[in-house]
Amino acid sequence: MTNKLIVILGPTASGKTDLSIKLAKKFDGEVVSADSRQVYKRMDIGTGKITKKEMEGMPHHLLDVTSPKRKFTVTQYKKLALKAINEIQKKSKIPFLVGGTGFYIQAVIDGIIIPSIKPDWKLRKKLEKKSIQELFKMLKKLDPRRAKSIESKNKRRLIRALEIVIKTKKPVPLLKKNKPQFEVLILGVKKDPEELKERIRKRLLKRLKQGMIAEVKKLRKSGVSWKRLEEFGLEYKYIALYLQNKITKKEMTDRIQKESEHFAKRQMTWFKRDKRIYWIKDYKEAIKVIKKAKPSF
RNA sequence: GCCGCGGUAGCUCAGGUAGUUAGAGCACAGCUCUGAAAAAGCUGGGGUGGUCAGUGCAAGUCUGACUCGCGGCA
Repeated sequence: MTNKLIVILGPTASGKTDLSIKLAKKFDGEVVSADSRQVYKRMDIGTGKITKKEMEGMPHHLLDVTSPKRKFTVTQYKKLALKAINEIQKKSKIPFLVGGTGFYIQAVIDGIIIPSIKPDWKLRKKLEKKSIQELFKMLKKLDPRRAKSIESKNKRRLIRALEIVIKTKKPVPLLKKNKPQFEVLILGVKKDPEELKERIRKRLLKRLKQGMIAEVKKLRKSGVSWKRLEEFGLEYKYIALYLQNKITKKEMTDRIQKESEHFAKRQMTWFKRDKRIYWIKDYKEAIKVIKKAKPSF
């Protein structure tokens, strides 16, 4: 039993999936997806989920674990991912944590401890009615420490903080992390911005050809609400708006392109802070880095 | 050729009766991240106001000429 773990992260359309297959094969590994949208069943084309064929026999975990009608959260992800990683390691194989959802990756590799108060949608709805200023005032009174660090204009975060304070009758605990439980190597796939945009463009065309719009139609038919589809963002959001005749087809593709570019930038902003990441361009560089940084792998 | 409308930030446009450092949305740049994270938010840089002249203490705002674009009539 080892505690080795290789993480492959990077912005959308950077080529993580391809790389992960090659590396998993080479190092006798299994893939654990770290993608907040690929956890949903029947969301395949729009999320760029790897196909059975593309897996080339390499086992994949944390794909299709829940219904798009249900809400899935980091905490659930963390639990399932840790379990999968553990099982892979038990077989003396190397788990490859692959994806672009920084928050999920952080939860797993740094073991951040998230307050164990589950979302109370009734309470949230009630708080939703209040103004941002009112909510901030409330938090300031109930938990001055959290009020100091929180973004005072972010309603969603304010409500979550209040949810914890109200239910536990205690301040939001300081962010804690578990002791590192993995010997981790983090690879970041980097592409220059122009190339990334081009990759997003090509990918979008390909997905449309593959029937991405029909996929969204099907989801709607199976009972996923428009609101929910819009919540998923990017392709799902703008295709849903198009199908409701709220935007034209051209607006739809333009928005998906732009929003994907923005998303990629946001992802990079998140990743940039983590100095443990080895930034690489391709498979060759990845191999070099692994040999040098973690010869034992 | 005549009539009308318009020319303000990279784009689309706001800017009663002329009066402090000209605004918004989008775009662009940077950032945040404690059970929604493809989510939810924050900060910032940008404009010789089509050109020239005139009237005012003061002109994006009024007047004239010119110029470019759009629509209509001939």
